[in-house]
Amino acid sequence: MALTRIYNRLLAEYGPQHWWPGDTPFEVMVGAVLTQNTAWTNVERAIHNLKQAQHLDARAIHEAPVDQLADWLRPSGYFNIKARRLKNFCAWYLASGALPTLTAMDTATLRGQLLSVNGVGPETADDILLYAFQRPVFVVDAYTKRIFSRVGVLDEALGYELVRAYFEAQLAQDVAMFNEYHALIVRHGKDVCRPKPRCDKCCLRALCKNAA
DNA sequence: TACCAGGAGAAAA
DNA sequence: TTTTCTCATGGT
Repeated sequence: MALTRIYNRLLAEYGPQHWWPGDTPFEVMVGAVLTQNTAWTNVERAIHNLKQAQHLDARAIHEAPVDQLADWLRPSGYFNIKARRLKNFCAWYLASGALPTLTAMDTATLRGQLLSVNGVGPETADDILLYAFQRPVFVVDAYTKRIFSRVGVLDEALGYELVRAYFEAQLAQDVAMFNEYHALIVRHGKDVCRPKPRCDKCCLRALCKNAA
């Protein structure tokens, strides 16, 4: 089947990606908010600033002045908005009982809770579910839509939930595989399946209508 | 120089 | 309801 064949080909091409980069579940959650429409290298700088300031902590972020937080987040871009979003997230996280309570929730409930936070949309929620809570949720991003529309699997204009439902229906509910698949999609998107594609270097060119 | 990046929410139509 | 606009630093 197409999705499994593409997964195997990407894995053979790039190898395991070892996602998500982050030492703790909370760091994964912070990274998921900060990486919205932003290169990961810039997110790393912002997380480094939080660590240097000893503020990579939900209560510390919750209690920090928003202007100070924005200054630490500056390298990740959109720093004023992200400072507010991260404070919103931490307020929810603390009020919800943090990891022990959240870990005990079923996936649908936890996803609904995450989506109720201003600043957490579907992709950020699913990043957190998959990479911080190890739930079998397929993360859809701009690369997913670009790559799989170019190989003729789906329409790039489809909405987030339709694409997610399609992948989850076609693939086994395997957390480790979902983890690796999304990471490989991002790797492939950054390497070759760019807005201006590098089809001569693409390991999927035999399947891709765009490379003909 | 112009484009792009591991989106989301508010405003406008 | 759907589309458009805004947010912003840093690498290529």
